Amino acid sequence: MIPADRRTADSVESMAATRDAEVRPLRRDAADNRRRLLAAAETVFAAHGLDAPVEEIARVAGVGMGTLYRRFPTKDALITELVRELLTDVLRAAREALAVPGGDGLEQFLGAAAESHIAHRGCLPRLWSSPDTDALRQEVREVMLQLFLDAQEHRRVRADADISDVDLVLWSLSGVIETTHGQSETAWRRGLAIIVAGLRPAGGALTEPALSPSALQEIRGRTPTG
Amino acid sequence: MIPADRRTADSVESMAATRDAEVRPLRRDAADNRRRLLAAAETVFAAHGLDAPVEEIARVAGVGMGTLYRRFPTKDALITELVRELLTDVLRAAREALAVPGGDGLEQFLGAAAESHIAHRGCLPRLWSSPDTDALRQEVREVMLQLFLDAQEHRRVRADADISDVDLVLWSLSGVIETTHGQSETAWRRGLAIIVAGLRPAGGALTEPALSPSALQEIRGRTPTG
DNA sequence: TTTCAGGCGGAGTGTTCACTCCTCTTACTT
DNA sequence: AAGTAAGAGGAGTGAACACTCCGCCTGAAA
Repeated sequence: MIPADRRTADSVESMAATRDAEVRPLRRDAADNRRRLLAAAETVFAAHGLDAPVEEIARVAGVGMGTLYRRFPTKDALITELVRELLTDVLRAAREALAVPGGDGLEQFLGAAAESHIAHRGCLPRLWSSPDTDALRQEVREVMLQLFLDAQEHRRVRADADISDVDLVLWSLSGVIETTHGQSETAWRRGLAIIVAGLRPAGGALTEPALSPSALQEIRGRTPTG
Repeated sequence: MIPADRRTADSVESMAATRDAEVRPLRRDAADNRRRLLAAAETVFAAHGLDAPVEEIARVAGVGMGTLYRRFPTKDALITELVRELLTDVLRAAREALAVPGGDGLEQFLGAAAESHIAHRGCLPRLWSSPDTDALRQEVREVMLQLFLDAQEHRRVRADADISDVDLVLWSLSGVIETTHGQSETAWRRGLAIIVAGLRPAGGALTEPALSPSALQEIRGRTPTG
Protein backbone atom coordinates (compact mmCIF):
# COMPACT_ATOMS: atom_id res chain seq x y z
CA MET A 1 0.00 0.00 0.00
CA ILE A 2 2.78 2.39 0.89
CA PRO A 3 5.42 2.27 -1.85
CA ALA A 4 8.60 0.99 -0.32
CA ASP A 5 10.73 3.84 -1.52
CA ARG A 6 8.47 6.64 -0.40
CA ARG A 7 9.25 6.64 3.29
CA THR A 8 11.16 4.33 5.53
CA ALA A 9 10.31 4.98 9.15
CA ASP A 10 12.89 4.23 11.78
CA SER A 11 10.93 1.45 13.39
CA VAL A 12 12.74 1.41 16.69
CA GLU A 13 12.32 5.13 17.18
CA SER A 14 8.70 4.99 16.10
CA MET A 15 7.98 2.27 18.62
CA ALA A 16 9.55 4.33 21.37
CA ALA A 17 7.55 7.38 20.36
CA THR A 18 4.25 5.53 20.25
CA ARG A 19 4.56 3.09 23.11
CA ASP A 20 6.91 4.14 25.88
CA ALA A 21 4.67 6.37 27.90
CA GLU A 22 7.23 6.15 30.68
CA VAL A 23 9.86 8.08 28.76
CA ARG A 24 7.75 11.20 29.05
CA PRO A 25 4.00 11.03 29.48
CA LEU A 26 2.01 12.51 26.63
CA ARG A 27 0.08 15.64 27.38
CA ARG A 28 -3.53 14.78 28.06
CA ASP A 29 -4.88 16.17 24.79
CA ALA A 30 -2.18 14.29 22.93
CA ALA A 31 -2.99 11.01 24.66
CA ASP A 32 -6.69 11.50 23.94
CA ASN A 33 -5.99 12.12 20.30
CA ARG A 34 -3.81 9.06 20.10
CA ARG A 35 -6.59 6.87 21.44
CA ARG A 36 -9.13 8.49 19.15
CA LEU A 37 -6.87 7.97 16.17
CA LEU A 38 -6.47 4.27 16.89
CA ALA A 39 -10.22 3.86 17.31
CA ALA A 40 -10.88 5.81 14.12
CA ALA A 41 -8.30 3.79 12.21
CA GLU A 42 -9.94 0.57 13.31
CA THR A 43 -13.35 1.78 12.19
CA VAL A 44 -12.16 3.17 8.88
CA PHE A 45 -9.95 0.20 8.00
CA ALA A 46 -12.74 -2.20 8.89
CA ALA A 47 -15.13 -0.32 6.64
CA HIS A 48 -12.91 0.50 3.67
CA GLY A 49 -9.85 -1.71 3.98
CA LEU A 50 -6.25 -0.73 4.56
CA ASP A 51 -6.27 1.35 1.38
CA ALA A 52 -8.48 3.95 3.02
CA PRO A 53 -6.79 7.38 2.97
CA VAL A 54 -5.29 8.58 6.23
CA GLU A 55 -7.18 11.84 5.81
CA GLU A 56 -10.39 9.92 6.43
CA ILE A 57 -8.96 8.56 9.66
CA ALA A 58 -8.01 12.03 10.83
CA ARG A 59 -11.49 13.28 9.98
CA VAL A 60 -13.23 10.47 11.87
CA ALA A 61 -10.92 11.02 14.83
CA GLY A 62 -11.68 14.73 14.69
CA VAL A 63 -8.05 15.81 14.43
CA GLY A 64 -5.85 17.33 11.75
CA MET A 65 -3.29 15.62 9.61
CA GLY A 66 -0.45 17.14 11.57
CA THR A 67 -1.72 15.56 14.74
CA LEU A 68 -2.01 12.16 13.14
CA TYR A 69 1.54 12.32 11.88
CA ARG A 70 2.95 13.54 15.18
CA ARG A 71 1.45 10.49 16.90
CA PHE A 72 2.28 7.98 14.18
CA PRO A 73 5.27 8.68 11.93
CA THR A 74 3.81 6.72 9.02
CA LYS A 75 0.56 5.11 8.04
CA ASP A 76 2.35 1.81 8.42
CA ALA A 77 3.20 2.57 12.04
CA LEU A 78 -0.48 3.15 12.71
CA ILE A 79 -1.39 -0.17 11.16
CA THR A 80 1.38 -1.91 13.08
CA GLU A 81 -0.01 -0.50 16.30
CA LEU A 82 -3.41 -1.97 15.48
CA VAL A 83 -1.80 -5.31 14.76
CA ARG A 84 -0.06 -5.06 18.09
CA GLU A 85 -3.41 -4.54 19.80
CA LEU A 86 -4.81 -7.54 18.00
CA LEU A 87 -1.87 -9.73 18.93
CA THR A 88 -2.06 -8.55 22.53
CA ASP A 89 -5.70 -9.60 22.61
CA VAL A 90 -4.81 -12.97 21.15
CA LEU A 91 -1.98 -13.44 23.63
CA ARG A 92 -4.28 -12.67 26.54
CA ALA A 93 -6.84 -15.15 25.20
CA ALA A 94 -4.14 -17.78 24.83
CA ARG A 95 -2.95 -17.35 28.40
CA GLU A 96 -6.49 -17.50 29.73
CA ALA A 97 -7.03 -20.70 27.78
CA LEU A 98 -4.09 -22.29 29.60
CA ALA A 99 -6.29 -22.47 32.68
CA VAL A 100 -9.00 -24.49 30.93
CA PRO A 101 -8.94 -28.09 32.14
CA GLY A 102 -9.33 -31.32 30.18
CA GLY A 103 -7.31 -30.25 27.16
CA ASP A 104 -10.06 -27.98 25.91
CA GLY A 105 -7.97 -24.83 26.16
CA LEU A 106 -6.88 -25.06 22.53
CA GLU A 107 -10.41 -25.02 21.20
CA GLN A 108 -11.39 -22.16 23.46
CA PHE A 109 -8.34 -20.26 22.34
CA LEU A 110 -9.15 -20.74 18.68
CA GLY A 111 -12.61 -19.32 19.23
CA ALA A 112 -11.29 -16.37 21.20
CA ALA A 113 -8.64 -15.69 18.58
CA ALA A 114 -11.30 -15.59 15.90
CA GLU A 115 -13.31 -13.13 17.98
CA SER A 116 -10.26 -10.90 18.23
CA HIS A 117 -9.79 -11.14 14.49
CA ILE A 118 -13.36 -9.98 13.98
CA ALA A 119 -12.92 -7.11 16.43
CA HIS A 120 -9.83 -5.91 14.55
CA ARG A 121 -11.06 -6.99 11.17
CA GLY A 122 -9.51 -4.03 9.35
CA CYS A 123 -5.90 -4.96 9.93
CA LEU A 124 -6.28 -8.69 9.32
CA PRO A 125 -4.31 -8.60 6.04
CA ARG A 126 -1.24 -7.53 8.01
CA LEU A 127 -1.65 -9.93 10.90
CA TRP A 128 0.91 -12.42 9.69
CA SER A 129 3.30 -10.00 8.06
CA SER A 130 3.53 -6.80 10.03
CA PRO A 131 7.03 -5.92 11.26
CA ASP A 132 7.85 -4.82 14.80
CA THR A 133 5.48 -7.37 16.27
CA ASP A 134 7.65 -10.45 15.94
CA ALA A 135 8.31 -10.73 19.66
CA LEU A 136 4.59 -10.67 20.35
CA ARG A 137 3.89 -13.28 17.72
CA GLN A 138 6.63 -15.43 19.19
CA GLU A 139 5.02 -15.26 22.63
CA VAL A 140 1.68 -16.22 21.16
CA ARG A 141 3.30 -19.22 19.54
CA GLU A 142 4.88 -20.42 22.71
CA VAL A 143 1.56 -20.43 24.51
CA MET A 144 -0.10 -21.99 21.46
CA LEU A 145 2.38 -24.84 21.64
CA GLN A 146 1.53 -25.49 25.28
CA LEU A 147 -2.18 -25.46 24.48
CA PHE A 148 -1.61 -27.89 21.65
CA LEU A 149 0.48 -30.30 23.70
CA ASP A 150 -2.09 -30.20 26.49
CA ALA A 151 -4.91 -30.93 24.03
CA GLN A 152 -2.98 -33.80 22.51
CA GLU A 153 -2.14 -35.24 25.91
CA HIS A 154 -5.82 -35.28 26.80
CA ARG A 155 -6.67 -36.95 23.49
CA ARG A 156 -8.74 -33.97 22.41
CA VAL A 157 -6.59 -33.77 19.31
CA ARG A 158 -5.56 -36.64 17.07
CA ALA A 159 -2.12 -38.15 17.56
CA ASP A 160 -0.98 -37.34 14.03
CA ALA A 161 -1.79 -33.66 14.41
CA ASP A 162 1.09 -31.21 14.41
CA ILE A 163 1.61 -27.82 15.98
CA SER A 164 1.72 -26.36 12.47
CA ASP A 165 -1.88 -27.47 12.08
CA VAL A 166 -2.83 -24.80 14.58
CA ASP A 167 -1.33 -22.21 12.26
CA LEU A 168 -3.33 -23.71 9.42
CA VAL A 169 -6.50 -23.35 11.43
CA LEU A 170 -5.83 -19.68 12.09
CA TRP A 171 -5.04 -19.00 8.45
CA SER A 172 -8.22 -20.77 7.46
CA LEU A 173 -10.22 -18.68 9.90
CA SER A 174 -8.69 -15.54 8.40
CA GLY A 175 -9.92 -16.58 4.99
CA VAL A 176 -13.44 -17.26 6.21
CA ILE A 177 -13.61 -14.05 8.22
CA GLU A 178 -12.35 -11.91 5.39
CA THR A 179 -14.70 -13.47 2.88
CA THR A 180 -17.79 -13.26 5.06
CA HIS A 181 -17.14 -9.94 6.74
CA GLY A 182 -20.03 -7.56 6.51
CA GLN A 183 -22.49 -10.34 5.75
CA SER A 184 -21.99 -12.71 8.63
CA GLU A 185 -19.92 -12.23 11.74
CA THR A 186 -20.48 -15.80 12.89
CA ALA A 187 -19.85 -17.92 9.80
CA TRP A 188 -16.39 -18.70 11.14
CA ARG A 189 -17.96 -20.61 14.04
CA ARG A 190 -19.27 -23.25 11.72
CA GLY A 191 -15.96 -23.35 9.88
CA LEU A 192 -14.10 -23.77 13.15
CA ALA A 193 -16.49 -26.53 14.26
CA ILE A 194 -15.71 -28.48 11.10
CA ILE A 195 -11.97 -27.99 11.39
CA VAL A 196 -11.96 -28.93 15.06
CA ALA A 197 -13.89 -32.07 14.20
CA GLY A 198 -11.12 -32.79 11.71
CA LEU A 199 -8.52 -32.42 14.43
CA ARG A 200 -10.27 -34.81 16.82
CA PRO A 201 -8.92 -38.35 17.09
CA ALA A 202 -12.08 -39.95 15.66
CA GLY A 203 -11.38 -39.35 11.96
CA GLY A 204 -9.20 -41.53 9.77
CA ALA A 205 -5.49 -40.87 9.49
CA LEU A 206 -4.45 -37.66 7.80
CA THR A 207 -2.98 -38.58 4.47
CA GLU A 208 -1.08 -35.34 4.03
CA PRO A 209 2.11 -34.71 5.99
CA ALA A 210 2.33 -31.69 8.25
CA LEU A 211 4.25 -28.65 7.05
CA SER A 212 7.96 -29.20 7.22
CA PRO A 213 9.61 -27.26 10.05
CA SER A 214 11.60 -25.19 7.57
CA ALA A 215 8.54 -24.25 5.53
CA LEU A 216 6.69 -23.34 8.71
CA GLN A 217 9.63 -21.29 9.87
CA GLU A 218 9.69 -19.37 6.63
CA ILE A 219 5.99 -18.67 6.55
CA ARG A 220 5.93 -17.58 10.17
CA GLY A 221 8.96 -15.33 9.83
CA ARG A 222 7.73 -13.63 6.72
CA THR A 223 8.05 -9.87 6.37
CA PRO A 224 5.69 -7.75 4.29
CA THR A 225 6.07 -7.90 0.55
CA GLY A 226 6.72 -4.54 -1.03
CA MET B 1 -7.73 -0.33 -5.66
CA ILE B 2 -9.33 1.65 -8.42
CA PRO B 3 -11.18 4.59 -6.88
CA ALA B 4 -14.85 4.17 -7.61
CA ASP B 5 -15.29 7.61 -9.09
CA ARG B 6 -12.31 7.54 -11.38
CA ARG B 7 -13.67 5.46 -14.17
CA THR B 8 -16.78 3.40 -14.59
CA ALA B 9 -16.43 1.02 -17.47
CA ASP B 10 -19.51 -0.06 -19.33
CA SER B 11 -19.26 -3.68 -18.28
CA VAL B 12 -21.51 -5.09 -20.96
CA GLU B 13 -19.63 -3.37 -23.73
CA SER B 14 -16.30 -4.31 -22.22
CA MET B 15 -17.30 -7.95 -22.06
CA ALA B 16 -18.32 -7.86 -25.68
CA ALA B 17 -15.07 -6.24 -26.65
CA THR B 18 -12.95 -8.70 -24.73
CA ARG B 19 -14.86 -11.93 -25.18
CA ASP B 20 -16.97 -12.14 -28.29
CA ALA B 21 -14.38 -13.02 -30.85
CA GLU B 22 -17.23 -13.93 -33.19
CA VAL B 23 -18.36 -10.33 -33.61
CA ARG B 24 -15.19 -9.55 -35.55
CA PRO B 25 -12.04 -11.56 -35.13
CA LEU B 26 -9.11 -9.64 -33.70
CA ARG B 27 -6.24 -9.02 -35.98
CA ARG B 28 -3.48 -11.52 -35.31
CA ASP B 29 -1.12 -9.07 -33.62
CA ALA B 30 -4.00 -7.86 -31.49
CA ALA B 31 -4.95 -11.38 -30.43
CA ASP B 32 -1.32 -12.16 -29.63
CA ASN B 33 -1.00 -9.07 -27.52
CA ARG B 34 -4.20 -9.88 -25.69
CA ARG B 35 -2.86 -13.30 -24.73
CA ARG B 36 0.49 -11.87 -23.72
CA LEU B 37 -1.21 -9.24 -21.60
CA LEU B 38 -3.23 -11.81 -19.71
CA ALA B 39 -0.17 -13.94 -19.10
CA ALA B 40 1.83 -10.91 -17.97
CA ALA B 41 -0.97 -9.75 -15.68
CA GLU B 42 -1.07 -13.17 -14.05
CA THR B 43 2.67 -13.12 -13.46
CA VAL B 44 2.79 -9.56 -12.20
CA PHE B 45 -0.26 -9.83 -9.96
CA ALA B 46 1.05 -13.09 -8.52
CA ALA B 47 4.37 -11.45 -7.75
CA HIS B 48 3.28 -8.01 -6.53
CA GLY B 49 -0.43 -8.26 -5.80
CA LEU B 50 -3.31 -6.53 -7.49
CA ASP B 51 -1.86 -3.13 -6.58
CA ALA B 52 0.91 -3.59 -9.13
CA PRO B 53 0.86 -0.74 -11.68
CA VAL B 54 -0.54 -1.53 -15.12
CA GLU B 55 2.59 -0.09 -16.66
CA GLU B 56 4.52 -3.06 -15.25
CA ILE B 57 2.09 -5.42 -16.91
CA ALA B 58 2.50 -3.67 -20.25
CA ARG B 59 6.27 -3.81 -19.88
CA VAL B 60 6.29 -7.53 -19.06
CA ALA B 61 3.93 -8.19 -21.96
CA GLY B 62 6.21 -6.15 -24.23
CA VAL B 63 3.48 -3.76 -25.40
CA GLY B 64 2.64 -0.11 -24.87
CA MET B 65 0.03 1.37 -22.58
CA GLY B 66 -2.22 2.20 -25.51
CA THR B 67 -2.30 -1.43 -26.51
CA LEU B 68 -3.18 -2.57 -23.04
CA TYR B 69 -6.06 -0.12 -22.85
CA ARG B 70 -7.38 -0.98 -26.30
CA ARG B 71 -7.66 -4.65 -25.24
CA PHE B 72 -8.98 -4.01 -21.74
CA PRO B 73 -10.93 -0.81 -21.09
CA THR B 74 -9.93 -0.66 -17.43
CA LYS B 75 -7.53 -2.39 -15.09
CA ASP B 76 -10.59 -3.91 -13.45
CA ALA B 77 -11.68 -5.49 -16.73
CA LEU B 78 -8.28 -7.16 -16.98
CA ILE B 79 -8.60 -8.54 -13.47
CA THR B 80 -12.13 -9.70 -14.17
CA GLU B 81 -10.87 -11.59 -17.20
CA LEU B 82 -8.32 -13.40 -15.05
CA VAL B 83 -11.03 -14.25 -12.54
CA ARG B 84 -13.07 -15.59 -15.41
CA GLU B 85 -10.18 -17.86 -16.41
CA LEU B 86 -9.89 -19.08 -12.84
CA LEU B 87 -13.59 -19.78 -12.56
CA THR B 88 -13.56 -21.55 -15.90
CA ASP B 89 -10.79 -23.80 -14.61
CA VAL B 90 -12.75 -24.50 -11.47
CA LEU B 91 -15.90 -25.25 -13.42
CA ARG B 92 -14.04 -27.71 -15.62
CA ALA B 93 -12.60 -29.40 -12.56
CA ALA B 94 -16.04 -29.61 -11.00
CA ARG B 95 -17.55 -31.23 -14.08
CA GLU B 96 -14.71 -33.71 -14.29
CA ALA B 97 -15.24 -34.58 -10.64
CA LEU B 98 -18.85 -35.51 -11.40
CA ALA B 99 -17.52 -38.64 -13.11
CA VAL B 100 -15.67 -39.86 -10.01
CA PRO B 101 -17.49 -42.83 -8.48
CA GLY B 102 -18.16 -43.63 -4.84
CA GLY B 103 -18.95 -40.09 -3.71
CA ASP B 104 -15.31 -39.06 -3.86
CA GLY B 105 -15.88 -36.41 -6.52
CA LEU B 106 -16.30 -33.65 -3.96
CA GLU B 107 -12.91 -34.23 -2.40
CA GLN B 108 -11.22 -34.45 -5.77
CA PHE B 109 -12.92 -31.24 -6.79
CA LEU B 110 -11.74 -29.41 -3.67
CA GLY B 111 -8.17 -30.38 -4.41
CA ALA B 112 -8.45 -29.37 -8.05
CA ALA B 113 -10.05 -26.06 -7.10
CA ALA B 114 -7.16 -25.32 -4.76
CA GLU B 115 -4.71 -26.09 -7.56
CA SER B 116 -6.50 -23.59 -9.78
CA HIS B 117 -6.36 -21.02 -7.02
CA ILE B 118 -2.61 -21.48 -6.80
CA ALA B 119 -2.23 -21.21 -10.56
CA HIS B 120 -4.13 -17.90 -10.58
CA ARG B 121 -2.89 -16.80 -7.20
CA GLY B 122 -2.69 -13.13 -8.11
CA CYS B 123 -6.38 -12.55 -8.58
CA LEU B 124 -7.52 -14.56 -5.57
CA PRO B 125 -8.65 -11.47 -3.62
CA ARG B 126 -11.28 -10.84 -6.30
CA LEU B 127 -12.44 -14.41 -6.68
CA TRP B 128 -15.55 -14.02 -4.59
CA SER B 129 -16.37 -10.45 -5.46
CA SER B 130 -15.59 -9.74 -9.07
CA PRO B 131 -18.53 -8.51 -11.16
CA ASP B 132 -19.44 -9.91 -14.59
CA THR B 133 -18.66 -13.43 -13.51
CA ASP B 134 -21.83 -14.18 -11.59
CA ALA B 135 -23.17 -16.55 -14.19
CA LEU B 136 -19.98 -18.58 -14.08
CA ARG B 137 -19.98 -18.69 -10.31
CA GLN B 138 -23.59 -19.82 -10.40
CA GLU B 139 -22.70 -22.69 -12.71
CA VAL B 140 -19.88 -23.74 -10.42
CA ARG B 141 -22.31 -23.77 -7.52
CA GLU B 142 -24.80 -25.96 -9.29
CA VAL B 143 -22.16 -28.59 -9.99
CA MET B 144 -20.82 -28.21 -6.44
CA LEU B 145 -24.26 -28.99 -5.09
CA GLN B 146 -24.43 -32.18 -7.14
CA LEU B 147 -20.98 -33.20 -5.91
CA PHE B 148 -22.01 -32.53 -2.35
CA LEU B 149 -25.26 -34.48 -2.59
CA ASP B 150 -23.43 -37.38 -4.20
CA ALA B 151 -20.82 -37.40 -1.44
CA GLN B 152 -23.47 -37.29 1.24
CA GLU B 153 -25.44 -40.07 -0.39
CA HIS B 154 -22.36 -42.28 -0.36
CA ARG B 155 -21.74 -41.41 3.31
CA ARG B 156 -18.45 -39.78 2.45
CA VAL B 157 -19.71 -36.65 4.17
CA ARG B 158 -21.44 -36.45 7.53
CA ALA B 159 -25.22 -36.23 7.58
CA ASP B 160 -25.25 -32.89 9.38
CA ALA B 161 -23.03 -31.25 6.77
CA ASP B 162 -24.54 -28.56 4.62
CA ILE B 163 -23.84 -27.33 1.11
CA SER B 164 -22.69 -24.05 2.62
CA ASP B 165 -19.90 -25.97 4.30
CA VAL B 166 -18.36 -26.45 0.87
CA ASP B 167 -18.18 -22.68 0.53
CA LEU B 168 -16.55 -22.53 3.94
CA VAL B 169 -13.92 -25.00 2.81
CA LEU B 170 -13.09 -22.94 -0.26
CA TRP B 171 -12.86 -19.73 1.77
CA SER B 172 -10.60 -21.49 4.23
CA LEU B 173 -8.38 -22.69 1.43
CA SER B 174 -8.13 -19.13 0.13
CA GLY B 175 -6.89 -18.02 3.51
CA VAL B 176 -4.26 -20.73 3.71
CA ILE B 177 -3.10 -20.20 0.13
CA GLU B 178 -2.83 -16.45 0.52
CA THR B 179 -0.94 -16.71 3.77
CA THR B 180 1.49 -19.36 2.62
CA HIS B 181 2.03 -18.18 -0.95
CA GLY B 182 5.64 -17.84 -1.87
CA GLN B 183 6.80 -20.07 0.96
CA SER B 184 4.82 -23.23 0.42
CA GLU B 185 2.64 -24.14 -2.52
CA THR B 186 1.43 -27.30 -0.84
CA ALA B 187 0.52 -26.26 2.69
CA TRP B 188 -3.12 -26.17 1.64
CA ARG B 189 -3.05 -29.94 1.13
CA ARG B 190 -2.60 -30.54 4.81
CA GLY B 191 -5.26 -27.96 5.62
CA LEU B 192 -7.67 -29.62 3.21
CA ALA B 193 -6.92 -33.05 4.68
CA ILE B 194 -7.88 -31.79 8.13
CA ILE B 195 -11.04 -30.11 6.91
CA VAL B 196 -12.09 -33.14 4.90
CA ALA B 197 -11.57 -35.29 7.98
CA GLY B 198 -13.90 -32.89 9.77
CA LEU B 199 -16.54 -33.37 7.10
CA ARG B 200 -16.43 -37.16 7.29
CA PRO B 201 -19.18 -38.93 9.25
CA ALA B 202 -16.83 -40.28 11.91
CA GLY B 203 -16.53 -37.16 14.07
CA GLY B 204 -19.01 -36.08 16.71
CA ALA B 205 -21.98 -33.91 15.82
CA LEU B 206 -21.22 -30.37 14.67
CA THR B 207 -22.32 -28.06 17.44
CA GLU B 208 -22.54 -24.99 15.24
CA PRO B 209 -25.47 -24.59 12.83
CA ALA B 210 -24.77 -24.17 9.14
CA LEU B 211 -24.97 -20.71 7.60
CA SER B 212 -28.54 -19.57 7.18
CA PRO B 213 -29.67 -19.59 3.56
CA SER B 214 -30.11 -15.82 3.59
CA ALA B 215 -26.63 -15.19 4.97
CA LEU B 216 -25.17 -17.56 2.40
CA GLN B 217 -27.12 -15.85 -0.34
CA GLU B 218 -25.77 -12.47 0.69
CA ILE B 219 -22.19 -13.59 0.93
CA ARG B 220 -22.33 -15.37 -2.37
CA GLY B 221 -23.99 -12.50 -4.19
CA ARG B 222 -21.62 -9.88 -2.89
CA THR B 223 -20.25 -7.24 -5.23
CA PRO B 224 -16.93 -5.52 -4.77
CA THR B 225 -16.65 -2.91 -2.05
CA GLY B 226 -15.56 0.46 -3.33
C1' DT C 1 0.34 34.05 36.61
C1' DT C 2 3.68 33.43 33.53
C1' DT C 3 6.26 30.71 30.37
C1' DC C 4 7.06 27.69 26.77
C1' DA C 5 7.75 22.88 25.18
C1' DG C 6 4.91 20.41 23.11
C1' DG C 7 0.77 20.05 20.56
C1' DC C 8 -2.64 21.49 16.96
C1' DG C 9 -4.74 22.19 12.23
C1' DG C 10 -4.77 22.16 7.47
C1' DA C 11 -2.99 24.06 3.24
C1' DG C 12 0.79 22.68 0.47
C1' DT C 13 4.20 19.27 -1.94
C1' DG C 14 5.93 15.66 -4.60
C1' DT C 15 4.99 11.25 -6.32
C1' DT C 16 2.46 7.52 -8.15
C1' DC C 17 -0.85 5.72 -10.99
C1' DA C 18 -4.93 4.87 -13.94
C1' DC C 19 -6.17 6.34 -18.10
C1' DT C 20 -6.04 9.34 -22.80
C1' DC C 21 -4.52 11.28 -27.12
C1' DC C 22 -2.33 11.43 -31.20
C1' DT C 23 0.96 10.01 -34.59
C1' DC C 24 2.89 6.40 -36.96
C1' DT C 25 2.42 1.38 -38.47
C1' DT C 26 0.49 -3.01 -39.90
C1' DA C 27 -2.40 -6.81 -41.15
C1' DC C 28 -6.17 -8.04 -43.79
C1' DT C 29 -9.39 -6.99 -48.09
C1' DT C 30 -10.16 -6.46 -52.92
C1' DA D 1 -0.50 -3.69 -55.00
C1' DA D 2 -3.07 -0.35 -52.96
C1' DG D 3 -6.25 1.15 -49.66
C1' DT D 4 -7.77 1.33 -45.15
C1' DA D 5 -9.66 0.08 -40.80
C1' DA D 6 -7.66 -1.38 -36.98
C1' DG D 7 -3.69 -1.57 -34.07
C1' DA D 8 0.73 0.02 -31.62
C1' DG D 9 3.26 3.03 -28.66
C1' DG D 10 4.39 6.14 -25.18
C1' DA D 11 4.51 10.86 -23.60
C1' DG D 12 1.04 13.47 -21.39
C1' DT D 13 -2.98 14.48 -17.95
C1' DG D 14 -5.42 14.87 -13.87
C1' DA D 15 -6.53 13.03 -9.55
C1' DA D 16 -5.54 10.74 -5.25
C1' DC D 17 -2.69 10.10 -1.63
C1' DA D 18 1.14 9.87 1.88
C1' DC D 19 3.53 13.00 4.09
C1' DT D 20 5.49 18.05 5.50
C1' DC D 21 5.68 22.78 7.04
C1' DC D 22 4.57 26.46 9.66
C1' DG D 23 1.89 29.79 12.22
C1' DC D 24 -1.12 29.58 16.13
C1' DC D 25 -2.61 27.44 20.71
C1' DT D 26 -2.58 25.16 25.40
C1' DG D 27 -1.63 22.14 29.27
C1' DA D 28 1.30 21.90 32.90
C1' DA D 29 5.71 23.21 35.40
C1' DA D 30 7.69 26.92 38.07
